[in-house]
Formats: sequence, structure tokens, C-alpha cells
Amino acid sequence: MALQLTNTLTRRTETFVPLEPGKVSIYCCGVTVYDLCHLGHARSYIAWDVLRRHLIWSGYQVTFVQNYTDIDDKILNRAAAEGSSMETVSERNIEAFVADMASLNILPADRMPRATQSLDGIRALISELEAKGAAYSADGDVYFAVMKHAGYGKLSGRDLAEQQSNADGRVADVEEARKQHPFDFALWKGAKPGEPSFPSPWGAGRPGWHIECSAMVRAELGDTIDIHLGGADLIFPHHENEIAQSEAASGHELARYWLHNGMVNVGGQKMSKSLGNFTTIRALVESGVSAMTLRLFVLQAHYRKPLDFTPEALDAAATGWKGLNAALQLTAATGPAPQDANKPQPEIPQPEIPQAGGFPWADARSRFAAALNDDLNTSAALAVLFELAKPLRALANRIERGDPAAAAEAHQSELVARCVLLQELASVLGLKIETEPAKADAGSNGHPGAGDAEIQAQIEARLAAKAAKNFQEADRIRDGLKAQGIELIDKGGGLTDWIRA
RNA sequence: GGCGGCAUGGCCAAGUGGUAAGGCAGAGGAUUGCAAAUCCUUUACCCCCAGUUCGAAUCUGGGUGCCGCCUCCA
Repeated sequence: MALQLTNTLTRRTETFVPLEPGKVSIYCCGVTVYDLCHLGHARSYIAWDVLRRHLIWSGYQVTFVQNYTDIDDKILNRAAAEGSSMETVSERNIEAFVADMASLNILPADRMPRATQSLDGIRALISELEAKGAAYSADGDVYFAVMKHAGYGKLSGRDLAEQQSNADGRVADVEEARKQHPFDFALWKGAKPGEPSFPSPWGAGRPGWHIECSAMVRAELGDTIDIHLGGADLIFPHHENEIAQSEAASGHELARYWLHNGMVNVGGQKMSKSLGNFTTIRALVESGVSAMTLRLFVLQAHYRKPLDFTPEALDAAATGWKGLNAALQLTAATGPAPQDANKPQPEIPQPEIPQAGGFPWADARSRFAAALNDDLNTSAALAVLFELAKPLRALANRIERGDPAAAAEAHQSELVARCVLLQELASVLGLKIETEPAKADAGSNGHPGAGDAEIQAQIEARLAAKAAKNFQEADRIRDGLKAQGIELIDKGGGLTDWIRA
């Protein structure tokens, strides 16, 4: 089955056909770099990362461009508040963005243009629009005239006449008064005193938000691209305006497919900076939630539906990930060596990997592919992963316990084939092995708790007590350690492991 | 008010005409000195009403509830 995608533009799920066979050009709206990314951003970019990985896995040559908006009121406000500059705030948050995306195992975009580096293209585009009569200037600002563009509203389903009457009752501020239509939006904003500005034919100022993306798409990928991505909250006005600008200038369709992801909700409300109900990726990871747990949490829901963020759901994902991770760890020990990490797309195997024919689960690969082809049904795809992983995690556990027969079983051809397949499919979802955090530094970073040596001594004492059938003493030691946050795990062969709970 | 979307077991969530995937939690069992961890087994007729159909969670109409966008937002 060919890839089906739900296109916001047509409100239909359509078969994906690229402009050029075998190649896909993608533009993904990035972040305004005034603060750290939160779970909502993570959801969006994980979803699109899976789209990208799936396309690569399917044999497409993908060009993925994502922008940074590094000129914006919010950045200026932040800079003013902390007494630094726009550049300082931007640079810091771009660095954080790169790190956060990497921690979530999101493939870096092929190119990441910035608004501040795209000014020539922006000015050229505004000039073109002006020459075509689609833009007008007013007091140093330049606006796009929505009434001059037939088809304005086609993405979001808005009707200009209707919206105008709706807007009539609103309070019109100074900026509103300059507009010919309430939906007209700024292409260029005249400089305000004390703010950074850039020269232009319309006077010093800075670009509006929407024009940045139009200019960057054009500079990086051309007039028409295959897929344009973004959050559902960008449909209007951002993407609507982007279409209007680009199509008014070029006369060509901007993007064939528009994909939008659903929001992350908290208590039934959208997670957002303005509501203040957000949790940053960083805060989650620092609180001990693993990156792959976040990935699993996000991928268990369909990308277009709203996703509720609750501690319970996150716990469920953490436990679920533990099982998959155990299977993947066995896979790493059994399967073929990982590929060269320096290759451009190192983690995504190409489709030539041999089929695991002959086994009852041999159709797992095609079921997985069918799930992703069905408008990125990651939830159904994950079900295939869990199915493959089940016997592997059981085996991993037996090996862990020192079962000698288990180690031999791991090399049976069926299990090896299963491992190879699991590894391949997991990589398409961007799920990768997470190793246990090191125990060594615990206790030394301000947290009260026993040092390793002391814990080991206690374990020895308890084992001795157990051997002497002094279970009361053994339990006393265990409870004592538990009070310090140390949990003991008895394993086969008289061994005891421990974890910091 | 306009546009769009969603309602499936205790929680999260697939499934778009043929008799309910998966994860988590729960229950029973195995294992354990007891635990923990782990493994095995197991748990739903799909918001309400009406209709179409041999047959509907899935289609149609109506109702109710919830969410997003209409200002910056992934």
C-alpha cells in the first residue's frame, strides 16, 4: 500500500505522490527561539521525525528544512527583561533546541535557515508582492492585502466577508487602523525606537512572521514543495498567510500536502507558553523521564489527535518502554553490529535487509509498514513492535538471571531474525536502546544516601544473614536501604543487584 | 457566532460495514524465606436516540458533551 496522508488543504486522506519520483521536499515550521521547548514541541517534532524516517525507510531521498524564527517581539521582550540582546537570547535557545532534539533522537534537519540570515529573500519577496499590487505600505509598515488574493482562506476554511463583519465590533488599535482589511497582515514592520532593525526600501524595520517562512521555503526548496508541516495551531493565520504570500508572488502552489499535528493538552486545555501550563523537555528529562519514554508516550497516539498529558499516562509509557528496551538490549547483543554512525542517515536501514521469511510472524514487517502508510498510524505500528519484543524480553530476563540455556537460545535463527527485524522497525520510529544510568555518581551530588561501597557492604551482610536463615536481619537491612532510596533486587545464583528508586 | 476536530474497558489508545490491536493498571497463577523484579493467563459490545443494512463502534439524520483555531502559539 502506498503512503496515505491527511491533507489539511483538501481535508482528505490522499495517496502521497511526490513532485519528482523518489524525492521528497519537506518544510517544517520551527520554533521562535525565545525560550526552551516544551512537550508540545516535542510531540510535533517527534511526529514529523517519524514521517521523515518512514519516507527514508521507504526509499525516498528526503530534503528536510526547518527554520528558526530569530526575530520576534517575544525575543526582544526576553532580551529586555534580562538585559541582554536579541542575538544572545536566540543563540542560547537555538543551542538548547539542538540539544533537546538530539536527546529525543530527532534527526537534525538537512538545513536550518534563520530569519536573520534570510533578509535578502524576504525583501525581494515583499518587493515582488508590492509590484504585483498584493501589498501596500502605510507609515513605514508594509501589509499584505488579503482582498487582492483570490483564494485567501482556502486552507483554514475562512470566509473573508463573514470574518470582516465579525471583526467590525472589535476595538481597532493604531496598527489595525492602517489596514485595509482586518485580516491584512504585516510583511514588514517599521522600526520602533531602541529595537534592532534592518534596512529596507520601506525604511528600517524588521520582517513580519509569516513572510520569513515564505522566503525560506523559496530559498531552500523552490516555489512548490511536497510537504509542509506544522502544529494545528499554525493553520490560521500563519499557514494561510504563507500560502497567500508565496502563491501571490510565484503564481504556483506552495505545497502539495499540508500536515498538521494535534495539540498536547493538560487537563483538557492546550499546553502553551501563554497559559503557563507547559513542561519543558529539559525539565522532564531532568526529572528522570527518559527521552525514549517521551517518544513512546507521543507515538502511542495518532499525530492528528489531541494528546492528554498526565503523570499516569507518562508512567504507563515508562513501563511500556522498559519492556521494549529490554528486548532491544538483547537485540543489540545478538543482532548484527550497528551501522557506521558517521553516515548521513545512519540509523535507518534501507529496505534491502532480508525478510524473515518462514516464521509465523514474518508478516510483521509488512503490517508495520502498512500501519505507517496509513497516515502514520504509529499506535498500530507500536503494537507490532510489542508483539515482536514479547518473547525477546522474556528471554532477556532469563539471560539476566543467568539461565544457561537461554544464552544458547538467543542464537537460534528465529530469534536472531526477530532481533534484526525489531531493531529495524524500532529505528523507523526513532526508538533506540537506553542503557541504565550510571550508579556511580549517586550520593555524591548533594543527595543524601549511601555510597556504593557501603551499599555493597550492606548487601554482603544481608546475603550472609540470608545464608544463616536469619531472615529478620536480612529484611532489616533491606528496609534500611529502602529508606535511603535503595531498592534491592535478588537475582538467581545468590546475586543481589540494586537500583536507586 | 464562523471554521475544524473528537467521544471505544479503571487510565492512555488503535480499529471506518462482518462481529473489539497494543500499552499501563487490576485479578489469578509461577517464581521468591518474604518481597521486588520477571514470566504465563485473564478482564469491553464502543456517549444517547432514530434510521440504512442480512449484519454498524464503523454509514445517514438528530441530540448531548469536550477540544482547537478565529490575537502570539508546535
